[in-house]
Amino acid sequence: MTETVREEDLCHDHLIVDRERVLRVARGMPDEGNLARLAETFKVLSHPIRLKIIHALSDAELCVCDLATLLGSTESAVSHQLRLLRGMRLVKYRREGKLAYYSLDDQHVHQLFAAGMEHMEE
Amino acid sequence: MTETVREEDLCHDHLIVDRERVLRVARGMPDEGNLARLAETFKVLSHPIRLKIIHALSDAELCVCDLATLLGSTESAVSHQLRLLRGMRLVKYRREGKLAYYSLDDQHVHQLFAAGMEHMEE
DNA sequence: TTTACGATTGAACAGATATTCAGATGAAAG
DNA sequence: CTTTCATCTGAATATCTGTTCAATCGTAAA
Repeated sequence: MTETVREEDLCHDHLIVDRERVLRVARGMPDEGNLARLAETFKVLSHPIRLKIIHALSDAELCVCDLATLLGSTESAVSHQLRLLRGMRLVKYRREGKLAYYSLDDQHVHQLFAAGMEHMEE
Repeated sequence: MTETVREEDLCHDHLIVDRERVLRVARGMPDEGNLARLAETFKVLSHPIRLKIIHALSDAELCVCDLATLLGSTESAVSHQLRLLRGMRLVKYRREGKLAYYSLDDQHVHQLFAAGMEHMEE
């Protein structure tokens, strides 16, 4: 395990200071596809309104109208976000007359939410 | 626990279909400040390049140059992201001559990364 | 002190994202 | 059928984000 900087390796234009270390880290790196999907998942949780939607729906099934009230937002804005979440199969809904009742369709996202919340309290 | 829709409550203009349920969910909702900070935390993990940086630095201390090589990106782009991470006190660095060696300064973010990765494999 | 070079920075640009608004859809009630 | 109302949708707008480029900084070597 060489810790020294080897001067014969120039660092410019994507050459390497410590080739061993770079190669070792590169071997442990998850593949591009998984990283992209993981980033997508975290992106869902990267906006307060979606965070609230995930949390609310993990607690109760709610119509768009009540969700909007709860989140202090408009029905349109909420509906746009729900469409996004629907597209990622994270929420599902059922129609009851004029109302659309949404609920969580993926417990993983809420588990990540909960994990993040725990880390928050430290 | 009333599950019925009460028609006397109109849903328009932020009125409520099921007031009980909305109030209950509202009580369990984390406060605005915590949600905003949590969203910020997840936002860090919402881009592949930052995901890679977090993962790489959890494994080894690396200079900007080698990070750029590893991530297949430019030193400038990486440096911009590192500044962001530095601002959030998620990474730290030490200077050694011309080189700046970065390492993780917050294990929480990497734990969330790992948690997300686990959920990915299902 | 010059020169070289890794790292940082700010400005500019392109692309993504969130909200608003107006209009459409579809179901229930009159 | 017509009206009402919850929801959905697309377009427009404003904002945010990430990358690139050129210039600069700071350190070490010549």
